[in-house]
Amino acid sequence: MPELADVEGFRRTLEGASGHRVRGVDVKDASVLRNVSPSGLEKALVGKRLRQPERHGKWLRARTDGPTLLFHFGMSGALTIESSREEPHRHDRLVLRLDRGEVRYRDQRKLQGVWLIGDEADERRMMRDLGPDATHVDRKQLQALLGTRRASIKAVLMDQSVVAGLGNLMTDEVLWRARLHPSRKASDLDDKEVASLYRALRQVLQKTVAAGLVPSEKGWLTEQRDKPEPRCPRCRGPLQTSRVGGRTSLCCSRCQLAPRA
DNA sequence: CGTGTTGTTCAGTT
DNA sequence: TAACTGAACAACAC
Repeated sequence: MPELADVEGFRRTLEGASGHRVRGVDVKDASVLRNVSPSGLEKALVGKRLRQPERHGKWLRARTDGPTLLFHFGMSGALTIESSREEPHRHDRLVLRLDRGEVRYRDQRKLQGVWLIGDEADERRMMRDLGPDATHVDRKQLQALLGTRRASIKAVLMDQSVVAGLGNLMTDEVLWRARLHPSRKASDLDDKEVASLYRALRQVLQKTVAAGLVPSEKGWLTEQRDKPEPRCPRCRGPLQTSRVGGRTSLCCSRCQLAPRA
């Protein structure tokens, strides 16, 4: 689930607990802790007050008046704040007990995890290979970013070192709206196509960030994704499934013209 | 028992 | 060198 929009949703959830103090740390599955032991995490966080959390791409930084906790959600992670009376979830891996309620980091597949950031240098090291957050990229920047890349436009948009935050679903959605085939070479796009891509990117970001998730709703590609015979919400033509940039891509062969082979 | 999954990393290749 | 590609990772659901 987690792409930029989803992580933004988690950030807002956590923001709701800003100012609250961490009263206890329950490590339910130590394998999600990537650079700290359960007792080390407890020592670092108990008694600390949560501050405004920040998001960059798909990373979430939980600031405190002490150290910062860095979350990544892989393909199946989530963050909730619930009452301690709520039934624990089977895949809860880490719980921060607060004055009221608790933060629950949940992840079925554990492809990523949680890091404790000691200092600024630590943090820079962790984030060093990330491009600008997708919400902060302007059209000129996007054009410059794409101009030198010979990989497919889809692979380039999903490359976190180029632009941070876009995953498989958001990228397919953007390309579909811009009527660009995912296999097109990034550097082959002309000015008009980049402008169209940028417009679609802004639209998708605006809508998904506002929702705090990638919606599966009418008029979106996401809504068609799991159907046995997905159809283009625009022209009603059949949608095609292919493999681009190592991932399953959905696109409309009528609206999104394939590159000449 | 295969196949597939919204992400990242790493080894190997262009 | 840098950019690029595909397999591997974990834990399921179907």
